[in-house]
Amino acid sequence: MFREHGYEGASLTRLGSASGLGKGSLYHFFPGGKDEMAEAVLAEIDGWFEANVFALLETGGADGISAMFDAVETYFHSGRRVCLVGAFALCDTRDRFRGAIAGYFARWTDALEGALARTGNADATGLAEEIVGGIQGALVLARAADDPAIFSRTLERLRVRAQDM
Amino acid sequence: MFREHGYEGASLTRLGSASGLGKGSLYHFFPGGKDEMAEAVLAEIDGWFEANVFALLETGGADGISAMFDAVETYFHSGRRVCLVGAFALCDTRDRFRGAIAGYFARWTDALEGALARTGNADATGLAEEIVGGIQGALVLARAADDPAIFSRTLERLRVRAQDM
DNA sequence: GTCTATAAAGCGATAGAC
DNA sequence: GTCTATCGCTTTATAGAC
Repeated sequence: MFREHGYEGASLTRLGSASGLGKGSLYHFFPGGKDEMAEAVLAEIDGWFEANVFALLETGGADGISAMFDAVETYFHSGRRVCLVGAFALCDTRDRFRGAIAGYFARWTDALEGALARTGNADATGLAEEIVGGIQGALVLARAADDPAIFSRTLERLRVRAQDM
Repeated sequence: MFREHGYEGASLTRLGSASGLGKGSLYHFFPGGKDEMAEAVLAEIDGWFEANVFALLETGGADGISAMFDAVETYFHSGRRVCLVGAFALCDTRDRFRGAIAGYFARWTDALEGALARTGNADATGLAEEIVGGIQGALVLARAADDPAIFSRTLERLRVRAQDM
């Protein structure tokens, strides 16, 4: 719901019917209300990327980078799914979850930079920034044009670039 | 207001106090309500880019591309300002302004593709997509990290890439 | 642990005085 | 053309029965 409708658009009514729980139950599990629910979602996303992307990037080199592109293609449903963290970053929801949002992208670029450096890339810092940014931008364009192919094309282009040195 | 707070966050109270007008006056100028106000903002943005970016891209070659990067750096306040169209594209506001949002990015990539082709670039289509997407992604990262330098760095990188063939 | 009822505030939009 | 008052609805959040 947060990904589809944004923080403000994900009303308690929507969250309730989507989860099959009443407001009372939602507040029982999340006494902090919507804020705590979104925080939990961000933590869950961070956990997924930690396990399926960042960890692989940190231990591996070219194989970790290749695994990252596979995971990203899967996670974002080949461009049909938006990045919740990126969407939150663009509106004033960012100020509410500043730490989680900044941390997610910092962790991603840092881990990728390390992997690129290990493959002997000359400008690992710049390339990592370019790849993570390129993925986010491709999600914007794919959704704006309602054309997932933009995302897949961009991913392939970035994949090749990560192999150059 | 729409750029800072998103469509839902830009309440009539906020729009009123920011413009110095009461609700009555706002509805006098925009009988269609918030929807019409946001549509006007999108049209105004489109007009600005038409005059300051797309037109230059369409008539010029390398000089038009260079002018585009200058204009983009200025317009987005070197990464401190978010792209309203991109932000709208990521949440369910997209469905409300589908045409304007899709048109903006289509117009941008098409005009850039033409300019790149005229400079003799071999893959003008792919590079145009990469540059426009790269700009959008850089805005996401810059705002997530609260570090405008990410945007300026990316712009310089893309500027160089536009000159290669 | 789940529900309904309800509070208090904010929302978009309208009506009508001036 | 601008304002205030107000409608009807939705919002988050809480209270309390079960």
